[in-house]
Amino acid sequence: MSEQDVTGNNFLRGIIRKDIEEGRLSGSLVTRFPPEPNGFLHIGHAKSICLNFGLAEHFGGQCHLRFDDTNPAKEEQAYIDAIQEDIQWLGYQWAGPVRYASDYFDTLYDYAVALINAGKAYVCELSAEQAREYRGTLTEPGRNSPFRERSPEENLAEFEAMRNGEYEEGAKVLRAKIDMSAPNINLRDPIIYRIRKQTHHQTGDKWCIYPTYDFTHGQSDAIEGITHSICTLEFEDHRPLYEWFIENLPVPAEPKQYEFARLNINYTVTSKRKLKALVDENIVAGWDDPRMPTIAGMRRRGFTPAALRHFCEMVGVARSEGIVDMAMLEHAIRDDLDKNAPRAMCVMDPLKLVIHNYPQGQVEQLGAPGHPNRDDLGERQLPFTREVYIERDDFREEANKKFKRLVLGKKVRLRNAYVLLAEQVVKDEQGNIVEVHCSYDPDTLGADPSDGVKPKGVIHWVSASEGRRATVRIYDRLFNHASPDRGGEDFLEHVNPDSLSVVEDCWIEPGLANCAPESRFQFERTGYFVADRYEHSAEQPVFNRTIALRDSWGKAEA
RNA sequence: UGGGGUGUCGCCAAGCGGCAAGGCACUGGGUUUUGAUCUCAGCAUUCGUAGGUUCGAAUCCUACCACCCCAGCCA
Repeated sequence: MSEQDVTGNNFLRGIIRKDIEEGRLSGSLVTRFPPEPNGFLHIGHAKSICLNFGLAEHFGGQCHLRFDDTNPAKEEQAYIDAIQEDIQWLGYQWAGPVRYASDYFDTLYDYAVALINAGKAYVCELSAEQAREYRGTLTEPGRNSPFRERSPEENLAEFEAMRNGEYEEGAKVLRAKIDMSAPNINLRDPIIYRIRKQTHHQTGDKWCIYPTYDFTHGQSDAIEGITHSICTLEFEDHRPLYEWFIENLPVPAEPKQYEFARLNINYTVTSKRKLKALVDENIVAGWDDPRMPTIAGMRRRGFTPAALRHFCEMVGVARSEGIVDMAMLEHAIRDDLDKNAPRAMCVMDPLKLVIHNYPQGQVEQLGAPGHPNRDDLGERQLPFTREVYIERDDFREEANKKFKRLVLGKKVRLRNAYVLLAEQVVKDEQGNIVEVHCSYDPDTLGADPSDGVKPKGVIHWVSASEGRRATVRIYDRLFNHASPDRGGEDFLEHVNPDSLSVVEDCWIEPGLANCAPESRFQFERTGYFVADRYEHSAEQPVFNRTIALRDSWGKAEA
């Protein structure tokens, strides 16, 4: 077992290992990832994807992609397309074709008929409201429906009439006949087919009755030969029902359901309903807005598939519910990008430096490493000129010795370039610093000053004449509350009003403008950035900040 | 007051009767042309609580407490 296997170990691997050892697995392991196409996939789904595909990979089995499309009212083809793209972007490929629960509607219908013939299902005409009443409560048993004892013949005719569109939506349903006094409410004659006069994105108008999740999921698993059907904890109460159908229907296999705790992360929400609300209320620009915890959003934000996979591994798989610290996700992406992102320089709040002893008009190409400790990332050329921009925040007229940047009368090193001495400050009538006049030491390229005094600080810069303009979008957490969806309050009240700030007048080193969309960089001393997937161009460069660099100084200052 | 779950460091999470892994966060030292990275060190005498069994318990038993899920013709 490799080291990665050890960290990726979890109770499900233990169960499967045991199933293999004790001969319960006739063939190989088959899992499935079963999204409903009613929204984009989010980080919580990423955990499930990594788990299901990861398990299959680990045990040499396979993982299917099956859309759980039993509710045409909420589903769309656009989501189906986006979901497939997300899974593949994460680095996984499902075995065989894309599958749909709707592929099995005919079989499911036959199963329903079989249940009716066995006297284990009946058509019920109770209204939704009546059905709720008859169901009882958590503490009181339910009562039998007055339609419970219809004959199989009558039920068959009724069910067929339902299928033929002879009844209105809600008029009748097909129910499994189990036990109205079961302490588990899911067993109180659950509804297994309902009338929905809706066009389905896969089956068109072939059906006007659709099976419910409970009647669909386990049977679909059985049809596909899924061996381990892994879902989240809230389906635990459905397991007895899942098993009941498997036992009472002529299914070709006996899959087993296992549950794990879903992923929660603080300062965000992981619920399709809430994410959809953010989109519908125009709080974000869409499902793939870089602030969204969707896979597409994180991709646009600059996350890498590897970071997401590593994060899922770090978080682990267990049955106890918790809330993972956003810092863990941030660590995962910083860790990847630090190792792999080429370095570059970008000044976001420019202050002009005039180096009076540097020749006017001269442009000198300085070589700089693409990465401080990865020669394979090559070298880039930085044009150096008499006037350069630095961050306004990197200059002070006076400061204590803890300030390791440019101070009037003191020296600082320009990253990958020369050591500079700040000699004079030029201000406007309001007293704002307009520019700083400096002198440079020509002997300090790749060398310490001859006086042996090494400058304390190193700051980034961009040539004023050779640099390029760029737009940078700074993203912050979408919510300013650790648990935005806790309590009765409306989670939208906790949206961070400053989650996005657009900085138009940034200066980037010239070579950066030509990068391809989705190229990732570390802007030195600042953070990790990605060229926007859709809006970046060489003419108008646009970068999204994925995540800031860790900043112990900023922390100490605050 | 029904049923199903879960409780191990600030946050995840191993552990399955023999003397509490790891990661994140945090704190302190070192290296550094990124206040980054890297690196070294520190960080649960204690495992929801209370009893009990045992030479020995986070691991077994009992009771209690807390939190989560279930009353969609959603998944």
